[in-house]
Amino acid sequence: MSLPNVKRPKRAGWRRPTQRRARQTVEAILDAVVKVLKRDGLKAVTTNRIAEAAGVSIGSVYQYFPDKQAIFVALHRRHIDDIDRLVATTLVENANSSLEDLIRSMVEAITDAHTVDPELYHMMFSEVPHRAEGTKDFTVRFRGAFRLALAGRVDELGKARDLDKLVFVVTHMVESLCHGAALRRPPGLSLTDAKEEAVRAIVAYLRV
Amino acid sequence: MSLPNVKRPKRAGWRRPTQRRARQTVEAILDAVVKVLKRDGLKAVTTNRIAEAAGVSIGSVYQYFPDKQAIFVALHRRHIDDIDRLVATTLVENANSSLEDLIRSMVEAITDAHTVDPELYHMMFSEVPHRAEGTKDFTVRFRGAFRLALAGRVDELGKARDLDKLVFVVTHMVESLCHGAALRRPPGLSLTDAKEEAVRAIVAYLRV
Amino acid sequence: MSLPNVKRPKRAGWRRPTQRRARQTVEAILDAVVKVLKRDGLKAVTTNRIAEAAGVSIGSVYQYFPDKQAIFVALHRRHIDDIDRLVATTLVENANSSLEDLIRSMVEAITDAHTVDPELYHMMFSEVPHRAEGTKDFTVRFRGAFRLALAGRVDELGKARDLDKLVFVVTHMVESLCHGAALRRPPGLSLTDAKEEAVRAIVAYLRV
Amino acid sequence: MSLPNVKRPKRAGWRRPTQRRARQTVEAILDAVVKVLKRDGLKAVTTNRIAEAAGVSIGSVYQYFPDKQAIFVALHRRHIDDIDRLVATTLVENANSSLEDLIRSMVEAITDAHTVDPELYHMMFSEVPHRAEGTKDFTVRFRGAFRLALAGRVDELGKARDLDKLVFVVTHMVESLCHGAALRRPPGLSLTDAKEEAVRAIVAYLRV
DNA sequence: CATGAATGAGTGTTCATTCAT
DNA sequence: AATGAATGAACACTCATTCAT
Repeated sequence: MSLPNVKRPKRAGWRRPTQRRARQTVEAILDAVVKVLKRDGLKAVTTNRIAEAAGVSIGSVYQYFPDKQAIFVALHRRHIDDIDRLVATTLVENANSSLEDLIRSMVEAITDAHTVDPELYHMMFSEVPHRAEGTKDFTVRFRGAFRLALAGRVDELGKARDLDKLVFVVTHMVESLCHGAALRRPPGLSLTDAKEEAVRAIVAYLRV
Repeated sequence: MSLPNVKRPKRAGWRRPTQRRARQTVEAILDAVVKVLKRDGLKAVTTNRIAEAAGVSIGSVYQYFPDKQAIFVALHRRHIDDIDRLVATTLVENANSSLEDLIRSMVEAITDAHTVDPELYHMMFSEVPHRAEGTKDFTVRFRGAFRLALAGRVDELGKARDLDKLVFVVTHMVESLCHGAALRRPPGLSLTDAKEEAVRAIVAYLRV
Repeated sequence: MSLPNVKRPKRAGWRRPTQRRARQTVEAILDAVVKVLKRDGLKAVTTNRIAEAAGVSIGSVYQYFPDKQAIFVALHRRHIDDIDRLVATTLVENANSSLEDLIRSMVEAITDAHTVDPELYHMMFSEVPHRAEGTKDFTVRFRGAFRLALAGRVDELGKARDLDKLVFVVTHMVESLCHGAALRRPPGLSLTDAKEEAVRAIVAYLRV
Repeated sequence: MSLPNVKRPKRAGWRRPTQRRARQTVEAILDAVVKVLKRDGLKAVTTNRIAEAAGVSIGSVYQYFPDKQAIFVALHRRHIDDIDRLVATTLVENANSSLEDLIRSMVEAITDAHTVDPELYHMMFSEVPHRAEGTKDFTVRFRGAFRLALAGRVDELGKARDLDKLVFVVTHMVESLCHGAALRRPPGLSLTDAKEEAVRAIVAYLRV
């Protein structure tokens, strides 16, 4: 249920069975939320239904989460961690790429990640409170990643540009256009074209 | 509770008291939603609370709305109509302006509209299902407005551009950057600078 | 369900239907608690069961009581008010009686009041928090009643007695012996004999 | 957690470690109930909380008690055994005392025993069903003790008295007045005075 | 024997909705 | 039309109890 193209490294180290089991249960619960959500819609996502879909008792759910809200927050964190890892990976893998290639890789990766599960993301944003812990951190890290990427490519940017402004605009463009390409494309515009146009727009802005 | 800088024309013509009264009640209910939402948060927005805050009985609420969802949809529509009007007005007022001036006016208007009530808009968008009727219409009209604006300024655009792609990217940029400038500015970036940078980015893209 | 030998005066005055109805519902709920308790035991006294037994919906129960605890408190108050009235009435009715006759009337009245419903009183004392508002007041009023009764009969009391001590002991004796006569009589001791012996004990103490 | 002034004799004899351990665990559990009760109130007394406070696993609790109720019954029994011992000891120690001195010793002992832990005793009596096995035995033994004491002092009693009635009234007076002196004294009445007045009342009754 | 994760029936409570007045 | 008391399905959550390890 997590992003398919995100490598979630399995620790080689040994874990006490209890902890492994616990981790499995938590994952099962988070997966169950997505499962129920997609199968029966947001209103059907009740704690008892989650438990049932996860194959555990409702009591067990409350062994791992203090309340319903906490489940959504955890789900949110998992998503954020996925995207985080995606961004970091893309950044590293494109250390020697041109600015355009980096942007293209980034747009491809993020767009594809969101192609999977439209309704899920809507729910997560509607259930998880705004200033939830992990969210702010993510914004900071997201901006940090782009600042890093741009700082190392000053020669490819327009002259005398203010990095703060660049980062502000670029992060919003990436997020919005990837989201749009994946979920809000107008009829008649292919996914491929949408992504390419997004890249073109971002690059154009950076080069001015 | 609607956008302050949007002119909501009052019909001069006469209406049967009943209809005027009905309109007033509907408005009172929608305003009550906003009031409760801002004062006590999303979870406190119950139909009974809405009725109370609107100064009408719960029975009256159901006289005007078939169910709770419908109230949110109406609220959403009201906001959308405001923005719609804003866009149309800006378009008309800048009929003879340069592309850059048009974009600037648009960014200013939309950003300012969202500066008023940050939390409100997020909640509204998260509560009402995205594919709700009114939203789609808005997207269509929003795109239509920009298509119109761009189609009349082909000479200011880059050569051989596909209007569909342009509209797709521009609408997303406007929405995202205005939203970002109003609600998600990083510390150290002023509202003025954010808006100006947004304009620069959009214009840069259009001119490539 | 209230004490049968307590006159609960019906106001002659007019009440708005709403308020009369409300009062009826509240009474029905309190009666329902007693009903369920006696029929199925303490563990069966759930809010839903109370509602069912009262012939109202669970929602209505929560219209009149903020939570389950409040129902027990109200029941407690009702009982206390009954006993209160009982004591006051007995006091007045025996204004001209001898000390012994007054004590006898008091013992009779209170004992008989508790003969009705043993399990009920146990539950009430176990569910309602100790220092609940009305309880303290009752103790004060109970003591006040006896202080009044004794202060007017100093010639029938032992010489140079301290009223505070008399009241302390007498109130405890009355409460305990009436309770005991009604609920904890040893086999072979009739209710009549138990009451008479209680009277003898109390009078003996007062005359020393 | 048991009464401090009650000597709980430690058997000199040898026991298999298992049994000693078992006894210790049972005691730890009962003490844990009291601990949780006093610290967090009746509602917090859950089996898991008891286990935690006792420093044993929930499984172990169920090794020694068939269900939750049984824990309360055992706790009750422990208290009753303490009081029982107290009464017996006082009786023996006052074998040659006058009636008044015996009553005084009894009142002192029982009152002091309850001075320690007001809230505890009330909760215990309200939680455990009144007709629980151990309780009845206690009542029988309590009455037996006083019957014995009074039977040996007929010359100090009023003439032609019925022992059954005497015992009924005296046991209730002792219990109620000791309880009252310890827990429900009115402001302005000292513990010493309350006890002495209780003695005076009981003796007065017995001598009539 | 000890453990404590797992269980799930059952609880108190909420709130969108109805309808007699 | 307007009212608001009444409804009751549905929910989040608890906790006594079990049992595999």
